[in-house]
Amino acid sequence: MPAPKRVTPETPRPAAASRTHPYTITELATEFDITPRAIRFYEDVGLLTPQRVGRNRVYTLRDRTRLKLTLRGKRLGLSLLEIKQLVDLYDSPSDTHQQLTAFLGVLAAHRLQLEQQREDIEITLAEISQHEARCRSLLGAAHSPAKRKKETTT
Amino acid sequence: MPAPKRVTPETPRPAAASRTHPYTITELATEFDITPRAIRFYEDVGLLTPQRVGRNRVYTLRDRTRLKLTLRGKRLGLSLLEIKQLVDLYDSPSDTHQQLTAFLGVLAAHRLQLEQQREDIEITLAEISQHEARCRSLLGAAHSPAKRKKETTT
DNA sequence: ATTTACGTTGACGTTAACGTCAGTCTAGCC
DNA sequence: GGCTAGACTGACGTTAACGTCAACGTAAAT
Repeated sequence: MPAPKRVTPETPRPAAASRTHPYTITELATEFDITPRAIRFYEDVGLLTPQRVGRNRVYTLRDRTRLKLTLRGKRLGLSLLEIKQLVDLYDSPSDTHQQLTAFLGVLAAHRLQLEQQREDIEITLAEISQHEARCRSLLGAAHSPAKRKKETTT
Repeated sequence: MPAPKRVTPETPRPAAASRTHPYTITELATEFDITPRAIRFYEDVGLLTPQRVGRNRVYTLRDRTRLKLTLRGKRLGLSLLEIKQLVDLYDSPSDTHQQLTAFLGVLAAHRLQLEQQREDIEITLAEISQHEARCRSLLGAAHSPAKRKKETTT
């Protein structure tokens, strides 16, 4: 037995969120199930700004949070640019009246989009339920020759 | 949903959904506020299969419905390929036991993803509310010394 | 008969979000 | 001192989803 490869060996998961010391790139990558390349790319677009120790990147808790927000944004279908604008807005506190009202505007717009999405989701979930019900009734009535007609889905 | 946009201003909007005769490509385009190019592209990937009258495309109510589903899918961040698979699945009724259970599997997966998204949305909406509240309190207390402290968003 | 308006088919361009090498560096082990 | 594991920097490739011409057809209006 030459060398015990301890490359990615189940590090006992120390409740990653509560850790105090920084993260390496592969730690974050494996935790969120993405590639280091993706993380570096997020840095390129300005979503992350890790420190350096020598050549190596070192990620703080703040970076980890922003990464988490980024992935949540992606699940909602936002582009990295949109995500950056939002995240930047969120953690750079505005103070002038100008900035605050502008901020409120952006928030309102974002809220609208999210509510639209939520509506889309509810509708789709309802449709799924219908399909499931139909499927199950078809499966249940296995011997009765069930003929199904087309339906117009609005 | 309010009025449409003004791509080509005219056409008194005859309750587009309830029309019996087919649609032209620009009619659909202006109704859904997209370009004809996009619609043709959706045809390329198999989402729409309009009839032809001479060289021209003619869209039926079914095409319009599929287009609507497509755009809803896009708002939810799905790729055109995913959308096609779902839509195709939906309106091609399976009948064998095999197909039905497979269909149920796909539906379950889709449901899971939608519920994840819904959760993401709820969380984000809550965060937005917090930001809004903070903004408004800052705007209200214009003369009191504005103190801002950083918060760690998990 | 010509203009106008809308429609069609290529075909190439573009942007986003990474994937995929290739070559290099470097700290830690044996 | 050599080896390896993990990290790094380019730099080019790729896929999706259209945008953007260009050149052409055709029915209706002038």
